[in-house]
Amino acid sequence: MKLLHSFYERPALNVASDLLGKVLVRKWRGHNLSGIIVETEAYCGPKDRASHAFDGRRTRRTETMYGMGGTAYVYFVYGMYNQFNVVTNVPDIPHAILIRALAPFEGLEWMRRRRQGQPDPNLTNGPGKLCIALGIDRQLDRADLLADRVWIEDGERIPARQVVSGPRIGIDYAEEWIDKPWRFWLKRNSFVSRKR
DNA sequence: TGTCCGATTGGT
DNA sequence: CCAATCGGACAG
Repeated sequence: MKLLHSFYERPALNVASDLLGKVLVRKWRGHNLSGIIVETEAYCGPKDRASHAFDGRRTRRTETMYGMGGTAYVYFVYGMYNQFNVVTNVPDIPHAILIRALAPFEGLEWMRRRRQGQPDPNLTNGPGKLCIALGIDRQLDRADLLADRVWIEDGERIPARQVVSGPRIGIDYAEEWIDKPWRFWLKRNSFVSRKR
């Protein structure tokens, strides 16, 4: 069953760990491509230097984050990769969660094809890679996660002892926010993007 | 309009 | 360690 808007309408820090074990589903050419979420990062609004919405920045790109909790925020970086995020909290509070890694679930053959020859362990073990595997790009920016292009479903319950946290990746510019332990992952899961 | 740089990845 | 590669953000 799809997660409801009420699930998303909370601070990103709370939602980020709750997303572990849930299933991200992309409807692509009539097939379901999906994976179990095993790694996330919370981006916590205007005070968070690592966030695109730091200091209240509100531009064409970041406007998505000011929308309703339960919409997709998809942006393009490094000239070649898309990043899939979930908007959380209520309108005008720009919280978001970056989905960093999945364990492939449905549509494995399509994912292999989309990732052209990459070994299975590398299909979805990074935020750029999972977007390629699932066919996620900026056309999905602002997509409603209760509609039928992309959504998140309930998965198996994850015991709290399996959840680990640590600093976020790739935000060396974020000064005192660099060390906040706002990255969450499943202990010993082989699809997590980096060891630690 | 010009410049700088990135919530990454894959290869050296 | 480093290049790829181009859109976003911001200065002028």
